[in-house]
Amino acid sequence: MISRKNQFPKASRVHLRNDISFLFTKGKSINAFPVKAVYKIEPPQNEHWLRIAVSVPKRNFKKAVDRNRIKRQIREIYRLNHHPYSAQLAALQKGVQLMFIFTGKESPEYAVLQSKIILILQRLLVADEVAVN
RNA sequence: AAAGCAGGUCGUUCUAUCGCUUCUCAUGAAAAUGAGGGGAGGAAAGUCCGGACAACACAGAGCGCCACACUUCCUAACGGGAAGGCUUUAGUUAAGAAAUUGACUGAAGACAGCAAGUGCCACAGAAAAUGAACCGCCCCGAUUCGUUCGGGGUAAGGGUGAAAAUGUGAGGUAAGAGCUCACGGUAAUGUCGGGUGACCGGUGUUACGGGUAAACCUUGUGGGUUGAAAGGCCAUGUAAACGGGCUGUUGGGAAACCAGCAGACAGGCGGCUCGCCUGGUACCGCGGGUAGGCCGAUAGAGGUGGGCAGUGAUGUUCAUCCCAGAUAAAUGAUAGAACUUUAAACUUCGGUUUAUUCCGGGUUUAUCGACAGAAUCCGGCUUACAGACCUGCUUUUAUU
RNA sequence: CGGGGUGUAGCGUAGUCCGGUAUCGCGCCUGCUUUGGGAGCAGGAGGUCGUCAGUUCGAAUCUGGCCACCCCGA
Repeated sequence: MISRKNQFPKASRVHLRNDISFLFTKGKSINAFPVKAVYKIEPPQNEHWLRIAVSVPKRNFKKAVDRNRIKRQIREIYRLNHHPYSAQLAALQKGVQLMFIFTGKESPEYAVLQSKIILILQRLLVADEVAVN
């Protein structure tokens, strides 16, 4: 099984331009400062139940080094913690596109960021089950 | 040894676990899995210059516009670099009555032309450039005669200003003045010698005309425009592009037809003019762009180490190496060591002192590790940067 | 990745081309007026002209380097 290992290949990322603009225009959002998430339900893409993207606005972080660092941290936290949630989505046979947007203005602590990402994933599942009804 | 200045090099390392990306090989129908190799910088940054590359006529003319500006050299090219020249300037010193000139050690220079034309130079001042008369000085005349007024001469002195009409000394004069002379300064020009050249040295003649060209401008040189979102290809499905077809005319032909040329005006075309190229409508055939994928796109004005040429930038030659290629965008996360910075405590360590006084070493604990992330690729420039090391010069201290 | 623009008093602006005095409105302060406030009238304060250099006698203005902000092109 792919999901038993902590892998994060390109197929489980949102990378098409149209998908991303569609997320911004039609997606629903979950807010957990300093991270905001935009998501959309989609048909499952062969065993990649959750597909994500990460964004850090240039307006708040002028230096590319800082932006890259935050994006790497978010991806790392997602890689290590997403399994229980994607397993539940697999049980429901539902696919989800998800985009994390960092809205804070200062570089975050790793532990704080981790708790917020997990919170968003938990809330996503609840909202997703509502959407099923 | 310490401090300062200039130049150069480096700019954390290792281990474990879990990941990302790319290449090669193996297995596999494929998805994928396994093994092995590679994976940010000196500035990758700012986007300030110059090229390569691509399309448009593989790019044309003139004007306009823009950039550059001592010389020679380097280079693919440059607004970059090297060597040199000149000017300005700081300090020391020598000559001279002085102006000024020379020598040594540094520093700076967007360094063609204001002696081609035009413009501008506030306030102050008489006057800011067609050569100037406020005070003062001198001469003449008048007079109310120890005064005042008028006419004229005068740029030596005063005062103003950022800047006042070539500086110093002497002669000369009613008083003065390059009016004359001597020595200087600057500029133009002739000539001799040196240098590839900028320029330098000698010598003759003439002139003395303030500053400003990062004011308009003049002279010389260079620049076609647009940028990888350039440009090319693929699959899906289709245009105003392309071909046939239109009109006029010329040639051949009896004709059908064949071949050539042209078409008002419009468009390509960008600031203008010329020039070049393309085009009637309908219809038929053939066939776009966008979103997606691939190429462009990673072996190069390449790196490393020597030899040779050159004062140097650099060139040349030999050996050797292959060293990122992502695309909502990889190069990371966690833990533990080491190294490094700073501080504190301890120390039966070494030297030193009146003194656990100071210096050095060792151990432990805490702490610091900068600036910053490739996006077509190179050469520069500019800016940011904790700290470490090397070389040269200067100063101070110690020793011999 | 490429291109363009702006920065002047607490706020919004003029002046920049063609160098010499920094302007206007709102706001602020003081006084008058009013029983008091508002409005009105009179007077006043407040400026590293984003920043660092250069050219010039003199720079908001000209030239160059940085900084910040905004906009455009798929």
